[in-house]
Amino acid sequence: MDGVDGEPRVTEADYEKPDTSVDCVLFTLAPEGLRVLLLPRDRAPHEGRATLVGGYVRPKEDGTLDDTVRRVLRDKAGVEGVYLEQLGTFGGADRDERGWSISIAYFAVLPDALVAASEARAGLSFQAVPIDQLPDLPFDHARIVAAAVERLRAKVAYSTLPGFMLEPTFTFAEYKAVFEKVLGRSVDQSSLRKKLMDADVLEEVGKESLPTGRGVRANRPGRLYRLRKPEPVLFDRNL
Amino acid sequence: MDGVDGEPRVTEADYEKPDTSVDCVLFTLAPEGLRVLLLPRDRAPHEGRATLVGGYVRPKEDGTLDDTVRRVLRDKAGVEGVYLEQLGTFGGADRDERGWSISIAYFAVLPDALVAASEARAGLSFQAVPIDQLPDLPFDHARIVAAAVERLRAKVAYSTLPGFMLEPTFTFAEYKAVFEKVLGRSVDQSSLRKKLMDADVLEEVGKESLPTGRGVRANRPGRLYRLRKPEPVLFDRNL
DNA sequence: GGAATAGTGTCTTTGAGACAATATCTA
DNA sequence: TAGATATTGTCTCAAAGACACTATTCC
Repeated sequence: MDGVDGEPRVTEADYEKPDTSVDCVLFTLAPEGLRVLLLPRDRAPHEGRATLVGGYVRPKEDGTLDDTVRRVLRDKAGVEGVYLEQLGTFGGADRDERGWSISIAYFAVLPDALVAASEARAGLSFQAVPIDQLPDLPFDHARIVAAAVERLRAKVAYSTLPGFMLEPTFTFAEYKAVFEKVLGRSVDQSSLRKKLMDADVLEEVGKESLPTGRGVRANRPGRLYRLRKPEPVLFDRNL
Repeated sequence: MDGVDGEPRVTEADYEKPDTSVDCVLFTLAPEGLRVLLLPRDRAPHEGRATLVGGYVRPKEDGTLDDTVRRVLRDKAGVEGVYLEQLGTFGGADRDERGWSISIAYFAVLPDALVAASEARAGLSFQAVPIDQLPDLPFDHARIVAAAVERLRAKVAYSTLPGFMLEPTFTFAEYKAVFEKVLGRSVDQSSLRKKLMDADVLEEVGKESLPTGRGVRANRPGRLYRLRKPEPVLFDRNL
């Protein structure tokens, strides 16, 4: 609660506020699979080690927690306009060697083009690590990443989240590819199509086609679609 | 992240830590439906008004955030041994008139017997309010309750959470009743049975039966079951 | 035996998954 | 036109929902 506090009145000495920060797991898709984007820490402790993008809450600058995350992503990683979701909050005495701390964890998904754009904007480059080859992360960041991967996998299967990892317009084949890369198993395109069409979550975009082809020869291009909603739509079944 | 912080070095003056507390939505089932348990605030602001159970994080006493919630529930509401789940974190400048604050919200489900036991333990009595007749709650507690109700409803449909709102042993009829009261629609007992049995989440308890009967006349008693796992088991479909 | 609820079986419907068949596009 | 995909259609299977039927229990 807020301000309710009972019994032996807590004095300032007893009540030291914990440090409060936000951390964000940035996901992106490489041709080989899901990756997490890391940045080197710019100060002690663990200076130079790869970590999640994060920063302290600044009450004087941020109106809400969401503002905090967006500010941190923008200022430290050049990331803007991505799908962002609160993951959970981790707090305790042992997660940071400097003392009791709280981290409100988020995750975001970045279409490929935004990775490059962000790097350019912030004048830095990410370390894009496959999720099964994560380095030893400082603090409890490994746990946060694990929770984020779990959430992402679940949500890819029962929502239109895959659409947020793609360019604004995409083909079924691309959507299917996201699905398969994240879930690590193949999906029948027919089922996927039926599901998405029945749910009426996609909008055919113009009559334009996509060049297509993977190099040797060009093939029939797929239709382009766009998500109708700017937020993921949830299904009540799992695929 | 934790300690990473960039650019124009933030001075102590710029960086005022937000107040950090936990708030918990306590759910219980009355014969008429889902209720939330509220307590009167014991201090300003909003002294005397019904609110969620909550309290500040005490770094010197609590090892983790979970410890904080359990301590607060125990000390302020006499609640122990219930299923507890983190709901989300709400933070911003406007949610509490005293200034920037963060609330890590949880929800818990209480079997009926635990409501009375808790009240006795803490020497108080809850205000048990039907979720569609909530009073005007202080701060952003209405929003927190709304999020909790949404989560609870979703989870009742795809997990064994209903079992945690019942006594340690229960009949199918009782499980079904939880389902129906929370979801507000009727369910076919046959489907529910098949689902729970196939998932193998229940354990038949002894050969004991339950008295049964609702007053006028006694009927065939149902078998008693117990949940196998101390945590909710999730299904991949919705019912 | 009769009332009332518990527990089981069957049929229907819906949707996922597999896979076959057809449609299109470009070099 | 050939090669490579895209898109559509069909069949099978699994599970939910509806509902009928049987089993128990207590009065």
